[in-house]
Amino acid sequence: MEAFKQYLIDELEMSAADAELFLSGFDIVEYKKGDFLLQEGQSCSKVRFILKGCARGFKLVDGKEISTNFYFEYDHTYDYVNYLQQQPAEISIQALDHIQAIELSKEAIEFLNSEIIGFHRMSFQMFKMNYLKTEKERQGFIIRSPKERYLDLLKNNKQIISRVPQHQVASFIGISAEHLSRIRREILKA
Amino acid sequence: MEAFKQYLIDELEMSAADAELFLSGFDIVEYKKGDFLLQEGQSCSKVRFILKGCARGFKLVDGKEISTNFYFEYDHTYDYVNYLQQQPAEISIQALDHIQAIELSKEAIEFLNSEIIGFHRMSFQMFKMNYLKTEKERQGFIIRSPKERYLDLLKNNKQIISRVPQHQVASFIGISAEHLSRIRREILKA
DNA sequence: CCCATTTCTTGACAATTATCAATGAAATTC
DNA sequence: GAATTTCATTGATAATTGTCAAGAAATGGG
Repeated sequence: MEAFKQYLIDELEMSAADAELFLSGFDIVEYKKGDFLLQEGQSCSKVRFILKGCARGFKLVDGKEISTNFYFEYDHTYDYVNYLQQQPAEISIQALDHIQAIELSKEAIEFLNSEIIGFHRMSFQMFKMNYLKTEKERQGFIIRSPKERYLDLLKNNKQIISRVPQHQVASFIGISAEHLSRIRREILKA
Repeated sequence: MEAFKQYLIDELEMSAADAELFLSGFDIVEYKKGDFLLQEGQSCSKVRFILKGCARGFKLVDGKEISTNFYFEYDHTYDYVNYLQQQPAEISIQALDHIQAIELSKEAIEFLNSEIIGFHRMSFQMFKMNYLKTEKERQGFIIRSPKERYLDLLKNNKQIISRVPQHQVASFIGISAEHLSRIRREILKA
């Protein structure tokens, strides 16, 4: 919790007082490995900040689970796309680990928005960081080969590789599990 | 100009007065087809709203130009990624048409931010729309086949297909020009 | 500690997609 | 409107990547 507060102050540029206010009064919820934080088709009315653990967002396509997102400490785990549009979620989010998280309802968010001067700024900041990440990844699909995308994760997103099962990483970068395995062999040999 | 004002009011939820204020006092700049609005490596200090015409963002990869973005009326043409981070642009932006645009310096933006109550809200709104589009496209690379990505453009982004040379569309969806040509043939036959 | 399950790797083969080269069509420029 | 240049299509071939099936390795639960 203390570490999360520091994150709010350092990365999201909140004041110490605001961060304090933000954290007071929220319950910590827990999820066991395998639990769903959100199911495809549900409407997504809660925002959760992960304090400990990680999760994956995925979608069922032709009977296969395809990972579209991963969430780690301090990330917020919801289907942004549909939360923002208030439509049923297009992805499911499932705990990969035991997860500790802070849970905020939409109402709580609105409340914070009006009570905490810096809150809107924080949302924007968070949003900006997400946007940059997403745009870079999108461009990665256009510009880079699968192998290069994997090497990029290795360099800039080590967490994903060390904490997520490999076949899920594979779908995240848009290739089959077998192909990723071969890419890894190639890298090791070189 | 009038149409752009209406866009600000309807889509970006500005008040009529704010939209008026926003539009007053900005020069319209023009670019000829082929002109660069931004060059890879430059720092990106201006935001431009296109009033008329369209542009493409691209990157040189192994001597080939790969299109990463397209911009049409009311879009803002800059390299978000690097504008937000204040780093040299990673893409070039070139006029595909004759372009009329409104040009805002970073200072002008800051000024508007402080003077116009609704401006920050507008930025956020614009940002949100961009984010949603980007995230959907990113997921498209994970979930959809090239053919499906093309059909998706056809359905939801007709402008790109009707106003942009086909080989540039091809790189945008991550495939070669020849392959796109074959996909089109397939679709026509079916 | 063992069993069951999940995850990772490998091989053989098939499907997809890229590349190269050539041609014709369309658009631009002078 | 002739000449250039850009753009789109096509075929042949090669490279990349996916699929299916099997087995090995790792992991987790009782």
